[in-house]
Amino acid sequence: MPTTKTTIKDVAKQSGVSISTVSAVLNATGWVPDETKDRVERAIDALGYRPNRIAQSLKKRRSNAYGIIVSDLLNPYFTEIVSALQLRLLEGGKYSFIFNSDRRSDLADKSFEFILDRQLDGIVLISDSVSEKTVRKYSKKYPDVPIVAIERDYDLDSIYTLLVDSEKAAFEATTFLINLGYKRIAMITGPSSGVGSSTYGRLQRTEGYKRALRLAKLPVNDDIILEGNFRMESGEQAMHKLLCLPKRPDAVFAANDLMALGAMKALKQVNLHIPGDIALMGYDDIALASMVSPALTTLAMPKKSLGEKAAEILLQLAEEEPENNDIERVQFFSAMLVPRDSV
Amino acid sequence: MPTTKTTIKDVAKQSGVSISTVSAVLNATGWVPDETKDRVERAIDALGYRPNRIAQSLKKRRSNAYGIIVSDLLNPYFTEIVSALQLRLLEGGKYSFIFNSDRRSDLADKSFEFILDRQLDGIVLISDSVSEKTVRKYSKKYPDVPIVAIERDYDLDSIYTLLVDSEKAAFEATTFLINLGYKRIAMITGPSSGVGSSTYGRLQRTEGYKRALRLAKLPVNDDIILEGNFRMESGEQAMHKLLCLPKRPDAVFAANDLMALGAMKALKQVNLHIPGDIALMGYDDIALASMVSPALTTLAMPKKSLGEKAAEILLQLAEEEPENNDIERVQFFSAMLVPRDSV
DNA sequence: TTGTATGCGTTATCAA
DNA sequence: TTGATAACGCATACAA
Repeated sequence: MPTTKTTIKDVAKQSGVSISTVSAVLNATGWVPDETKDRVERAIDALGYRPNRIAQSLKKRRSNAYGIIVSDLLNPYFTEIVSALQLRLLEGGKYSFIFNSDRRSDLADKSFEFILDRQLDGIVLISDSVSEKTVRKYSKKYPDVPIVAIERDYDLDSIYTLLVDSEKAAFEATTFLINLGYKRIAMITGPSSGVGSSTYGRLQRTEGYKRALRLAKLPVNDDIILEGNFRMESGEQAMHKLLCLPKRPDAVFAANDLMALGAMKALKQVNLHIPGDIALMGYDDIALASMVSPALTTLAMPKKSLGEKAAEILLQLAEEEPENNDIERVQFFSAMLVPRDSV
Repeated sequence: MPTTKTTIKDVAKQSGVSISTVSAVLNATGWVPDETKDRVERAIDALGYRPNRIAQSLKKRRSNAYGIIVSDLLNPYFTEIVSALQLRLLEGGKYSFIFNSDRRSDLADKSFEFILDRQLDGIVLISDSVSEKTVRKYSKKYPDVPIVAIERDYDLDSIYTLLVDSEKAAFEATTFLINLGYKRIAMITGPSSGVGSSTYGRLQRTEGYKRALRLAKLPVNDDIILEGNFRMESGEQAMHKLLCLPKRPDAVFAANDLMALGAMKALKQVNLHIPGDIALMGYDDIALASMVSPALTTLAMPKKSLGEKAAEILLQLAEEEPENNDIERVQFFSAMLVPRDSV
C-alpha cells in the first residue's frame, strides 16, 4: 500500500539540476553554490519531498535506528529503563523501536531476527528476552551489529553487558531487616523456569539473602522461600501461602516490587498491619513503590543509569573508528537500599 | 556498521541455480521441482542466508510492519492497549514497533514522520501523541498508509477512529456515587493543555460528571473541580488541595486511575479512611486498580478491545482489495463501571 | 522450469 | 561545481 510520491528525481527535475546535486544539498556533502542550493530547497519544499529511509538504509547499510527488546512491557521496571534509554538515544539523534515479547520467548527470538534482518544499527536486550542460542547464532552472523544486554549474562564476549550486583544488595537488605530485629524473614524469589528465569539477578538475590541469614546465624528455612514469577499475582499467592504456615514470618523480602505489592495486597486482605505484623521489602524501586501506603522499602535498581549507559555505548560505537574503542565489555552497577515505611 | 554477509546471489551460486529460482522457493511463487527446491534450501541453511528485509521493502513497497505511537509508556493504560494490539498483529503475521514519545509532542511528531519515511504499512496513534497538523499533512502525503487513532478525534475522514463514550460512562459513575448518598463529589480532570489535553475522553469525562450532578440537582462547584495531568503526582497534589478546603468533598472522581491512586496516597497520608471519610472513583481500570487496598472502583476502559480492534482493522486493510472495504471510519466503545471497595 | 534484465530510491565514484 | 552511472539486495516480467 505505502507509496512515496515524490523521489529525489522529481526534485531534480523540478529544480533543473541532477539528482547528485540534490543529494549533495540534502546530505551537505560536496559544495553547492548558494543559488543552486536555494533552488533545490525550494523544490523540496514545494513538492513536500522526504527522502525514503528504506532506500537510504539499503545503500548506506545502516539505518540510524536501534531496536530494544523487552519481555514484559506491563512491568514498570522495564518501561522505566526503556524511557531513559530511548530519551538518551534521541538526544544523540538516533531513533529506537521497542519490541515487547509479552513474556513469550518465541516472540523475543523472532523480534530479534526481525531487527537484525532490517539492518537496525544495534540492539538492546533487557533482562530475559532473547534466548542465548538465538543471540549466539546471530551475533556471529551479524558481527558488526552491537548488542547491549542489560541484566542478562550471555557469556558471549562480543556483547556489551550491564549487570547489577544483586547479591550484595540483597545481602544488605536482609541484613538491614535483621538489624531491625526481624528474625523470621521469608523470601519470594523469581521464577526458576520460564520467562524471567534467566534474569541475571534472579539467583543472586536469593544468594545474598541466604548469606545474610547465615552470617547472622539465623536458619535458612526452605519453607519460607517461595517461588514467584515477578508478577504481582504471584506475590499475592506466595503471601497467602506464607500466611497459612503454622509459624508465619515476621518479614518478607520479595525479589521485585511487583511481587512485594502483591504480597502487600494479601496482607491487607487479612487486615495484617505493615510493618507491625509483617514487614515488607521489595526490589527495583518502581515509581509505584513510593506511592502505595505504607510506602515500600526497596532496593533501587539504577534503571535510569542502565538505560542511559546502554544508549551511550551504542552512540559511542556509532561514532568510533572500528577497532580503537575502549568500552568495557562488562560493567557493574549497584542497587541501593531505600528505607521506607514498610519495615 | 551492519553488514549482511550472504545475499540471494550467493545462495544461487552455491546451489547452482539462478536468483529467480531461489526467490521462487523463498516466496513460494511459481513451481520449482522438489529436487531443485531441496538443493536451494540446503544452500540457504549452509550459508545461514536470511533475506534482507530492507531490500524487500524497497522493492515491494511494503514492510510487513506497523508502527505504534504512544505518549507515555509509563502509564499502564497505554501498555495494556499496546500489549493487546501487538499480540493480535503478531497473530496476523505482522510485526510492530512501539514508539514512546515520552510526553513530548515534538518527539511524537518526529516519530510519526520517521515511521512514514520508513514505509511502515500502517500506524496506530494512541490518545494524545501526534499533533493534528502533522497527521493532516502526512495523511495527505501518504494516503495509502492506514492510520488508526485510539481515543483521539482527528477530524480527518481518512483515519480510522476508535472512541469510547466517556460522557456516558462518567455520567453513570457519578450517578452511582450520588445514589450511594454522596453529596459533595469532587472531580480531578485531565489537563487542559500539554500532553493528554487532546485525549478524546478528557472533556467528556467532566461533562458526564456535571450532567449527573445537574440531573440530581446537586450544585456544580468549580472549587472542587481540579485539573491534573493524568499522572499520579498530580492526583496526589489535587487531593491535598481538596483536603485544605473549608468544606471538603465526601467523594472524588478522578479522570484516570493513576490520579485516583495519587489521591489515595494523599488520603492515607492524613489517615483518612476510604471510603468511610472520602470515597474514590477512578477511570481506566489498569491492573493496579484491583491490587491496591481498598481496591479502586473505576470505569473499565475496553483496552483489550481497542487494541485488538485497531489490529484487526490494519490486518483487514492489508488483505482487502483497494476500494471494497466496509470498515466503519468511526467506531464507539463503552467503559463499564467496576464497583470495588473504594466507594 | 529456469535464467536475464530491469527497477525500487538512494548514495557515491568518477568524469566532464 | 555538476552530471552520469554503478551499486545496495531483492522481486518480477519476460525470455528461453
